[in-house]
Amino acid sequence: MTTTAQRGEQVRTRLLQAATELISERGWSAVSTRTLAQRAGVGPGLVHYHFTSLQALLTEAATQTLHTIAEEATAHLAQTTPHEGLALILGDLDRYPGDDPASRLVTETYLAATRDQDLRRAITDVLNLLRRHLTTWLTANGVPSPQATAATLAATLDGVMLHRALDPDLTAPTVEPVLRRLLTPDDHQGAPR
Amino acid sequence: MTTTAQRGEQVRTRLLQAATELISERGWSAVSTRTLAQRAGVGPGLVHYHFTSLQALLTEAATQTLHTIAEEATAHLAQTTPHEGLALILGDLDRYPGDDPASRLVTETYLAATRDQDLRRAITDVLNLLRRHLTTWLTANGVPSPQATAATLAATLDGVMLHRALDPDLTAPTVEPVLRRLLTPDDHQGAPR
DNA sequence: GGATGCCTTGGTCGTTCGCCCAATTCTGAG
DNA sequence: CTCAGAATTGGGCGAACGACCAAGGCATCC
Repeated sequence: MTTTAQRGEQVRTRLLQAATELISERGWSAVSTRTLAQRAGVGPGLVHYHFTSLQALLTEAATQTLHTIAEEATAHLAQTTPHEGLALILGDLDRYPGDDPASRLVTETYLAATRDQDLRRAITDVLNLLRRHLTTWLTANGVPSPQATAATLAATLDGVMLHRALDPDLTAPTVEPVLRRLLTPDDHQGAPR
Repeated sequence: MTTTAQRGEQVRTRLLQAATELISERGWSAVSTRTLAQRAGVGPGLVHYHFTSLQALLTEAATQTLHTIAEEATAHLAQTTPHEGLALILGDLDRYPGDDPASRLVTETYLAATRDQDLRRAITDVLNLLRRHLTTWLTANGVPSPQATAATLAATLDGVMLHRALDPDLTAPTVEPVLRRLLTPDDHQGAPR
């Protein structure tokens, strides 16, 4: 029971937690070592003791948090039909208020990933994990072209998160019925081609 | 023909242009007055001569650019069927490479809008304009619940932009067939409820 | 009980930030 | 030709930035 080493690990965890909060609140490139240390309740020098750089800290915090979100979102999908599962996912999404920290963190991380190779690799892995879970679920339910559908659905969910930051009314009751049969007019119209 | 006043207006325009470029390249909160002036080829002091603050400059540049994008995306939609129009929009989206400046600008602006009231109002106006155009188009084509569909479609398009920054393969050929009948399993399955 | 690590503190270094302003250049009106 | 005024320059202000480091705890092992 090495108390000192445990405390060190606690500080590391608190720094990661503070990073996820501050990325959401201020934006990726506006997180500084000093505000980070203050939020975590530690000295400014500890940031560069536990992590090689500020970017490394942010990358680890964001990757970890996004991984958790992706797993939670798809955790209970296995035994549901597409419509049930859709309601489940959108319900989870609605638990967050309009400008919630988690949504902003996702978007901030996506943007930062386009400018940082290490982060990009890490986030692409998480995105592929999410897509794989969705694909498995859709395949088991006989949805056509499950891979493309999973990729599009993942993009739509993130898009809804993004737009909800501007329009809090974009919740499940609005989105759910649309996602069931998006852009499919009544059949008597006679689709072209 | 006041040459000096015209030159002043040109500098203002160049500053706005430089702002849109730098927001995409470095991110909203990483644009500084000095890099901005250097990109525009003018002295650092001119930023605060033509604009009241750096934020005001960025807000004006982003709002103006997003307005243009929204108008262009919906310009030729009027006389198309939903499937034709969808192909048109997605084709426009594909003209940009994976990590194109326009996409990043949109996302950067959305995020910045959650932290700046003035920007938020301006961007909400643009988003509502885009939704209104889509709603009109969908209504004319008999698509059910056109308002909700327009809101969801707008979110999906932005989500695709966001994901394409990480996955350049998420292009029209992948997305288009899915958006036609999203999440609708073959009818012989017997949808619940 | 002294020595050996890990953890933590608090400060310094050089750089860059947004904003401001005195001084200078230039131009169109009288 | 003169001059008022708009446009522009370049430097200065205090503050905050990322990174770094000497110095000091403090628990754990010989």
